[in-house]
Amino acid sequence: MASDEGVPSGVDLVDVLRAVADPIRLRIVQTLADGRPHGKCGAHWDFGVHKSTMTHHFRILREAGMTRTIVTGRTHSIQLCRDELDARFPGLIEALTVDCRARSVGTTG
Amino acid sequence: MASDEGVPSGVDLVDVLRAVADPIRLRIVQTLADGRPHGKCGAHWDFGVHKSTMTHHFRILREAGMTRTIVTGRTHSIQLCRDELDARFPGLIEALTVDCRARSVGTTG
DNA sequence: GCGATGGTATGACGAACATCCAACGGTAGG
DNA sequence: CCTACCGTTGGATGTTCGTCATACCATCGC
Repeated sequence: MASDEGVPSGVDLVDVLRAVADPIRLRIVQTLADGRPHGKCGAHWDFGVHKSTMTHHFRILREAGMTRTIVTGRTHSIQLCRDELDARFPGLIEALTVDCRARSVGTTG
Repeated sequence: MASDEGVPSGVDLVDVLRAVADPIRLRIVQTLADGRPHGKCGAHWDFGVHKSTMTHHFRILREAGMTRTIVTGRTHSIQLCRDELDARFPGLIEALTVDCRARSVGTTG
């Protein structure tokens, strides 16, 4: 491993794809797509799964190089690495979020 | 199985993501991204895996609603449903192929 | 220090997955 | 019809994945 060629590696497309290839994690990424940090205990994460399961999903996202965690006291916030992701895989996050964007448009008004 | 819907409405983003979240299948999709049909026994598919393994991967892609198979005599060709995919998930295929496109650009004059 | 809250680590378990191997079915050619 | 080729099907197997339950650590508030 660790084959840093001229390309800015560290994040593999397959790893990213595998990370978002899950209903819960895809939803997390879509929610995080605004680029702002979100608390891990937020009400958005009401997937009906166990607490440790969420930790697991957050870990997958993090290990895929998609998110970073900000620790503030005893609360953890998670943030999508939009800039890096957009730089490495242009249009990917947008393509992933266009699905939920389409839901917002049309339901309102 | 309701495989004769014809309409890509049954295609789920997570299914598509799960389909491409594999090195071999991602490569297949990238190769098929030109929209043209490719033979299943083509030289492109030299992944060093068993014949039946390729059949398996082709099946995953098809069941995800990403490809269709064209049978001509004893040879099968596979084709990416670009139009339907692009209509349903705008920018997704492009984002998936921008990776290999970047390799082509710059190496060739 | 004690209890409550927020999050992680570990272990277990069933389901899904990728892979191979062997056998089968359909088509082209002699 | 028989042989050769192309691709699929079914079974077997080892691995990865998603989930839960429990235990554990850190911080906040009293």
